[in-house]
Amino acid sequence: METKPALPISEMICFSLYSATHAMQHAYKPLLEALGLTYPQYLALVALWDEDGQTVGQLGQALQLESNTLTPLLKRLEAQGLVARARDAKDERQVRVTLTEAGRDMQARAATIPGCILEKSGMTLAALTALRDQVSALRDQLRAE
Amino acid sequence: METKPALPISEMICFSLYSATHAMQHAYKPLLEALGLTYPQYLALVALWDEDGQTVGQLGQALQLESNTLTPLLKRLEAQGLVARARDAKDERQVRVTLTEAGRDMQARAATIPGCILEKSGMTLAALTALRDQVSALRDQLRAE
DNA sequence: TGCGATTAAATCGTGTACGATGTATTTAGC
DNA sequence: GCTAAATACATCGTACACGATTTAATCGCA
Repeated sequence: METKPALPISEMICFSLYSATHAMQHAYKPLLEALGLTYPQYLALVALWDEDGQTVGQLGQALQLESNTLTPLLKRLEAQGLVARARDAKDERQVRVTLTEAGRDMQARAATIPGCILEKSGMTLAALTALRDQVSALRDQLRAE
Repeated sequence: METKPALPISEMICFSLYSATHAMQHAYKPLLEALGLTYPQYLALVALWDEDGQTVGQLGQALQLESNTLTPLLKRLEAQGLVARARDAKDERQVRVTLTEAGRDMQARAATIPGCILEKSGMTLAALTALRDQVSALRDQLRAE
């Protein structure tokens, strides 16, 4: 019937996540640009620095992305000489992604980034950690459905 | 020199936001699909339900998007008959976006969505509101730089 | 052992995001 | 009142995301 009192977009939790994610990517941009990386490419490298030689599927689990997103992204990383992609000899369906020398070197070059982001956030590490856990819990709940 | 203890991606605040945003969009998907809307299109309509007749620039302020993203999105909403786009007579540089009858009707059809999302989140409204404010504060800090 | 079901990546099409640039309109300064 | 600067939107190119489908390899089980 009549228009109900519309909830302003600024008060929606989904929009706060949406816009905070964009703001976060914007904060990373100048730091990553210096390394020739995009934000999702950086996340993929972070996952590989933690554990090298993961399959596309394992990376997808870690990053919550499907092969339709990862395959082109990994090809771009390969074109930059940061990773190598090769079929697994034991199971030819799987593709293992391994860091190259340049890919491993990138970790040192990116080492200052987390500190820069922490500073830009204007929050204490403890506050950020607490927030992270709450946001992760929300995500896990949403995924559980 | 040696590889430093790599921070697992699961412990990064940026990744929790990134993956929670994707999970949120995934939660909205079936609800919006029934209305023929994408998630950003829905957000644009929410902004218009709150205030009709905004310019592209005002919508961009509300949604934190530029015209290069909004223009094609609004054209798709226009093609669906949900909004109309017209140059402002007072200032021909500006384009005003107004809801059509169908666009206004959509608000009623979408009225159950926030409740569904609240339920899927498995959190109380108070907890979600508190989380929203923290995430918004982080976003504003990051944008301030 | 053979073959249908399952699994893992890749491919395809659509829709965001966004930096850089283009174009039309308005404003400002002289 | 005329032009340079500023403003608002649109366009273009690149890179995600993701549903749906395809292709190739492995598994399950009669």
